[in-house]
Amino acid sequence: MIKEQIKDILDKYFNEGVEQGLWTNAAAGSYAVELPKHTSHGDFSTNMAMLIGGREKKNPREVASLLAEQMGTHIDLFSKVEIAGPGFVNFFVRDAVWQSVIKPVCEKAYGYGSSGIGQQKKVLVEFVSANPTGPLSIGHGRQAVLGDAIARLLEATGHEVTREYYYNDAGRQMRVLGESTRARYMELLDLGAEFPEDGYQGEYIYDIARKLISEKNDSLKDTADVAPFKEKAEQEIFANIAETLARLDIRFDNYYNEHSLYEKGLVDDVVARLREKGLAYDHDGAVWFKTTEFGQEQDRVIIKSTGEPTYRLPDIAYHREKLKRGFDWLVNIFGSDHIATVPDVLAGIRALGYDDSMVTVVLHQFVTLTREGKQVKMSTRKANFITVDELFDEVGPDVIRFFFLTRKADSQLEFDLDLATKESQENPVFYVQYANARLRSIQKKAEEKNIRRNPLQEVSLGKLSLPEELNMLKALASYPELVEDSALDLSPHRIIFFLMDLAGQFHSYYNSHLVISDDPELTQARLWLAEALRIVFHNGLRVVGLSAPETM
RNA sequence: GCGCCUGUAGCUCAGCUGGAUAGAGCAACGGACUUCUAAUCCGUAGGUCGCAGGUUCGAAUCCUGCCAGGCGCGCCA
Repeated sequence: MIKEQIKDILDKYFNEGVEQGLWTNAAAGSYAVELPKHTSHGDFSTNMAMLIGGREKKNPREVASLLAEQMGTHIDLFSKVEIAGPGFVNFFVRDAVWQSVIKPVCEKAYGYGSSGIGQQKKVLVEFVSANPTGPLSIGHGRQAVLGDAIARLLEATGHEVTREYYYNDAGRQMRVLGESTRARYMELLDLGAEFPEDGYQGEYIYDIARKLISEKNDSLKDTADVAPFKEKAEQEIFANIAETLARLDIRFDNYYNEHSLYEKGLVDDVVARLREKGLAYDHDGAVWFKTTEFGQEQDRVIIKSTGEPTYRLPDIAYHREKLKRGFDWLVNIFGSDHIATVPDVLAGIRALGYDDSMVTVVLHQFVTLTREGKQVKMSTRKANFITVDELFDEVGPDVIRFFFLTRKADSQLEFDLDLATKESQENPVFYVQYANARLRSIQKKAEEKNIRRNPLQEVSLGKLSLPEELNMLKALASYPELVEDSALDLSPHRIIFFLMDLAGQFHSYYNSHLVISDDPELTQARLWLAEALRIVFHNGLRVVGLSAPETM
């Protein structure tokens, strides 16, 4: 908010300079207000003079001195404005300005950091979308946590969010699942059965078979149809997935079944539309989509010569349907193995007359699993993967969330099983939560001593003059913009790093300064600072789905 | 062969989309609890930002070319 104020003033002087013919508006929109790394360079700086100088062959330092002179007149905001280096203009903000951020933080409380920039835009966040063939793996865990944190950030910034899980229970995978279940069922009944070569070997299939036996005895032994097995397996696995997600405090608004697209004729309709537009044609008994019209190297099959559609077709139909349902923005969280489908889907919706900029795909890289220093290949079919549930037995939901969120989506994530337990004790999530708990503890101590916070307008916030205090106040002031940036960038990891940094500042401060001291005025000011910090820790933790415990 | 992602301290990762002297957490070493929670703090050490060019006032960040790892490139999903 202080940054915005400076930007506004800067814009004003820039435009005045243009009107007065001091420079052209060539640099419009390219200059920025930045946060210098070193305190000796002020609280904010701008590169405007250098950009003007570079474009117009003017001496940047001359432009800078002009600018500095004008900015320096805002004595309510700045204690000092100076020129540095090749032409930076550095702004030193008055302590009182920083101290005053406590007011908005405490007034807005748990709403601090939330905003309306999303303008109630309807966003559909699609994530997990794993077919129900087995428990959620660590890879799914990353996606679940990432998608949920993104959804929360979008909610916090005034978007109307729907969380959706898209699945297909009709394909080959599911038939194999049914056959695997039947084989285990027969095996448990000692009726002998051949286990399908590419069947699902996980222990959970036995569990499902056992349930089937306890419910139906051996009444299914002569059934030729795999449907009852498939349906039971699907139902059990879905229940398990939902439970796992619930343990992570992740809930979906919708489970969207691919099959319903066929039932509603939406898949056929896409083919018809594409044919109408001359973007689909028959060749070798299959139906092809002219993806070459959309910059791809080759056309793609959408209906096989057997008459079955390829995965692309329902995917396109699904995205079109999402847009028809009135969403303004589709955010898809996909694993990197889905890279190839993205251009096809985007081409599809463009072909159908929609703007593909309404779709944003967050591709997250894989989770690689290492055990005793060696990489383990994971496969659902072979059941040699680690499930989110197993992880749960070792560590709690906050550790899991934090672990997955501490990397940006683009990075591969190495999961070291040997460190999992260790992580549970040393995970930095506790470092942040501990800061929150300590702040709460200070407040409880104050209550015990019968010290109440006086109304803010009666408190001398000027007492908060230590560099550590001012730095924390600056962090508090930057929080709302951080939430906006993280949301629009779909980058929850930025919140995590902010929290770790702020926690570091606070713990250090805590160890060398008392909040509750013999100086009543100072105590009042610091209690308000503590409250503002607590609010921001709480909000930051919650906005990415972490808990904010008051005691630890 | 082609496309996308990654390469930063011993390890795991940030680096606010081009800024000034590159950061954090682990791991290592040495210290700090009669004061609001030691799940904490303080200090020491650790770097050719994969390599080589280029763009400009200025590059870990942008462009090109190599090198290495991951994921894809089906009438599989």
